[in-house]
Amino acid sequence: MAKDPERREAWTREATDYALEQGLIGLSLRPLAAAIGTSDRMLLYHFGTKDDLVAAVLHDSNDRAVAAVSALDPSTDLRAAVHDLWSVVRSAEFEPCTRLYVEAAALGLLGREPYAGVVREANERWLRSFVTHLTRSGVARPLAGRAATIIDAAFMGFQLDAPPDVGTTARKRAVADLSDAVAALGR
Amino acid sequence: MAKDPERREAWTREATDYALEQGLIGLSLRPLAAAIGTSDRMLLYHFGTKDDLVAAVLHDSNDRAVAAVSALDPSTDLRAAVHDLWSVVRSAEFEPCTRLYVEAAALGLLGREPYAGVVREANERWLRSFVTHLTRSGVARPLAGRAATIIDAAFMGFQLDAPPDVGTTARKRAVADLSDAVAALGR
DNA sequence: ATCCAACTGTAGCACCTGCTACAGTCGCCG
DNA sequence: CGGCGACTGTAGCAGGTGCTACAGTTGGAT
Repeated sequence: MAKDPERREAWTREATDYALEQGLIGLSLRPLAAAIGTSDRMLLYHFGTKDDLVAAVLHDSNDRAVAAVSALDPSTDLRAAVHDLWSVVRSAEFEPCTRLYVEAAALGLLGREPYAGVVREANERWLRSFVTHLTRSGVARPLAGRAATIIDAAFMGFQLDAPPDVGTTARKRAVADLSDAVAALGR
Repeated sequence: MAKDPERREAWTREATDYALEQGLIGLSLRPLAAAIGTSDRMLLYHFGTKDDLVAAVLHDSNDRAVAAVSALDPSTDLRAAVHDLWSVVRSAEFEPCTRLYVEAAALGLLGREPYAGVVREANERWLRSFVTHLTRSGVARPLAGRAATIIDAAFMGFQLDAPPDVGTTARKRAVADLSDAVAALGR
């Protein structure tokens, strides 16, 4: 199935870039292929199936987002960690990654594959990166897991409810409230 | 455009039922029409456009969810309110409504109409119903708004990340943690 | 009875979807 | 050289999409 690994990887990256700006839900092979300078015929030959392509794209997008969180310097405390994590999630570079994740999760809501499976895996890795950042920031182990769950869920909700509002004062207060609320879990 | 109001309303309800179980993203007119005993031709005649039909369906679904929240007895305090609201959101009857909302929100993420507009309106009404329930439960006004924002966002995240897990102990602990965290906002 | 407007069934349009059959072309190994 | 396997362009298939043109068929007001 993997005929030419490096070409496949290059196409995966380009397809991910395309999906990040065009969206996943309406994605179809011919426009994607044209955008990255090939044909649907070639994509199917090298990926086997559209579903396999999509799975690769989601994995790649997830890799980027997780890497961004991993690259974060430790935060001073739990409250600061919420803000730092949010600054990654809402950043122009990585916001499309979480947007793509949301689209995939919506597609997987009814259990449709490959979305449901890939999304579950992506969420696990994403959550783990949150936990890792929290522990690196001095948050005790059991608390870190519980806080990460709340933080992740709230971030997804923020993303879902008002995507164009990123950066408004209302959103900033919501994040500040979230950090206050989560910090209270430690007591 | 609204030729026969009552038939249109009846079809809207039936279409909503259909969308609630079949999903919104892949929705197409012919299967829907067949399921409710008519034809795509008729749907288009009475609704004008698929987008108008979808908007009506989303509005109806939102009505049902908001009505369910409004029908709630006041909770004893903020923490209890989180649990009571969650019991509505996750209930077998209304969980599909929030699922549908999530699908619409995902479709609207890139600003595509009618989804983006309808979703914004639905979110406002939904949030307002949360605030109303919180104030009826004795939560002071400014706090109620801020808490509702966090609660709504977290609920959406829960829905998004692991739909089949509804009812598991992990999810219950997450909701309990959320109620603890939000309750701390009052101090 | 007439006429008009509201309604509806049939058939089809133009377009798009993932995917594939066929016919090559290319480079490497013998 | 022959041949073989990996690769790729062309064309097309079968099915689906929202939507519409056309030809009725009602039912009620005149």
